[in-house]
Amino acid sequence: MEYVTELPIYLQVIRDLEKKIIQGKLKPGDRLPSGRDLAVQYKINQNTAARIYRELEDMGYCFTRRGIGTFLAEDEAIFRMLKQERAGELLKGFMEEMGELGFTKEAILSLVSGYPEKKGAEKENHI
Amino acid sequence: MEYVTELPIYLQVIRDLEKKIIQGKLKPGDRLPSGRDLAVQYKINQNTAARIYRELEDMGYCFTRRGIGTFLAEDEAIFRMLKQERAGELLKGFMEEMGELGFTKEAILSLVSGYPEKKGAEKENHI
Amino acid sequence: MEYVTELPIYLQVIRDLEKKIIQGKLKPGDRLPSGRDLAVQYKINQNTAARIYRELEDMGYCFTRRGIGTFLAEDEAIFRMLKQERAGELLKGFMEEMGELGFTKEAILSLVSGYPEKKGAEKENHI
Amino acid sequence: MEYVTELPIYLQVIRDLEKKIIQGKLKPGDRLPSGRDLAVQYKINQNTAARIYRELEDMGYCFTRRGIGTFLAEDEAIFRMLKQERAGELLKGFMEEMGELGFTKEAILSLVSGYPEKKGAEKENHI
DNA sequence: GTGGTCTAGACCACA
DNA sequence: GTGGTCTAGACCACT
Repeated sequence: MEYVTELPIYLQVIRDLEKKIIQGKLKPGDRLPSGRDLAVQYKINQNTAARIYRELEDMGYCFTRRGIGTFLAEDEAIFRMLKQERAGELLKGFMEEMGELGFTKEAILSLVSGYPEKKGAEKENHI
Repeated sequence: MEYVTELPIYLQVIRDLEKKIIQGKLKPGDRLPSGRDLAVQYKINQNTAARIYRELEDMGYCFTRRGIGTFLAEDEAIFRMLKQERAGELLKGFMEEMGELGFTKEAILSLVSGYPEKKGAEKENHI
Repeated sequence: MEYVTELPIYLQVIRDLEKKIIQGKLKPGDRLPSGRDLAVQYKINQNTAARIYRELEDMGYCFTRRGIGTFLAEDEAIFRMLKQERAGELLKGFMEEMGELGFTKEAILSLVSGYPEKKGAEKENHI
Repeated sequence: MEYVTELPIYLQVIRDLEKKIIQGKLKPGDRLPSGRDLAVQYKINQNTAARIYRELEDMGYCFTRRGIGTFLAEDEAIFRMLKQERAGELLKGFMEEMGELGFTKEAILSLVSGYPEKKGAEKENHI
């Protein structure tokens, strides 16, 4: 067995920002909070905030203008990919763990189809 | 956002033992490894091993006979419940996270039904 | 006119390491100094050393094994590319500046061909 | 390794003025901009501008007439020397760095001769 | 104000 | 020992 270790904070924040992008709370071209603001929002250090934006930039999700700010990339396509990736990871993890518990695909389908629909879903603008 | 913190080791081991029960690798009435052996298997401290059996006992999953050993409960019903609980947790987590990503139940059903069936599943004796 | 600004230390060190690779002082698969050692050698902070290795890793020039060390990539091809890139930059910079001074290609060729050959070149094992 | 430090601004401006002289944009005997104008053009402090002219004067490249202005020296010979010096520095730096990368003089000649000729060179009146 | 770099020092996980 | 993360605080360049 492998012990699960804690995800580094900077990755957790990245995950959270990615989710906001997918949910449409952050849109292509939007200005992201300044490093200082991000540090305050997430109660992290400014250096950690800087690393987060550096990593996001390396992934092509945002770009930076010195003295101005950091902005989400304009290309919506890469955010659609992001959504597919996240969904794929969730699906794979779920199917494998259910399989380990002895559930067949049919059984899983049955469980999913019996799961209560999220009612009164807050209207959001997902990508 | 809430930061995810590491699960304590004793809980991770309990999860693993529960999975083995559900998978039928451990059967009702089976003798569990001694505290000393469990500590070795999972590379944990003997005190942690003792705590694990104490917790499992509190949940009614096993009982201890001094000088003899620790044994899985005979009542298969509570292990079936266990399976349902674990499956329920997985299902809930999956559906909620997919929902947050903007997937409807129909979309999820479609993804699940398109997921490749685990072929050549090792023959196991799940409860 | 644009004022030339100081290259960040971490980039200067990266340049130096790249040069050592091209010169064959560091070979594919070699273990690089530990972060602590690099910090001492270059009189920089450990965090800066870590960043240097992180950047080199992002560029595919090395890989890291936690608790073990950082190693140069095995693929010699990417180091050959590195040499070509560095040479291309130098060439471009030189030709353009000479051009700005009013030298034609013929004049430059004449100057280069009149430049004294490096005598007694220390035998090195360049890629 | 030695860390490269930023060139002082006044030296950078001097380099730029020298380049303009070599390029013939400034000719022997020409009146140079007033200290005030130079400060504006290069976005520098007037004191820095004054220092620049003082240094240029020390090198014999210009002379100052109180109340009239600063003028480039009449003697074209010293500007020819300037051009040779600059070219020599560039050449030396280039040859040495290419040598460090493992390029022989032949290889360098081949690269230089393969470098695309600057086409449609703006007609300039280099010394 | 913005982002970018650097340091000093701490703690953790892995081996 | 190794690398990985995080913090606190500083200074710089750009606008």
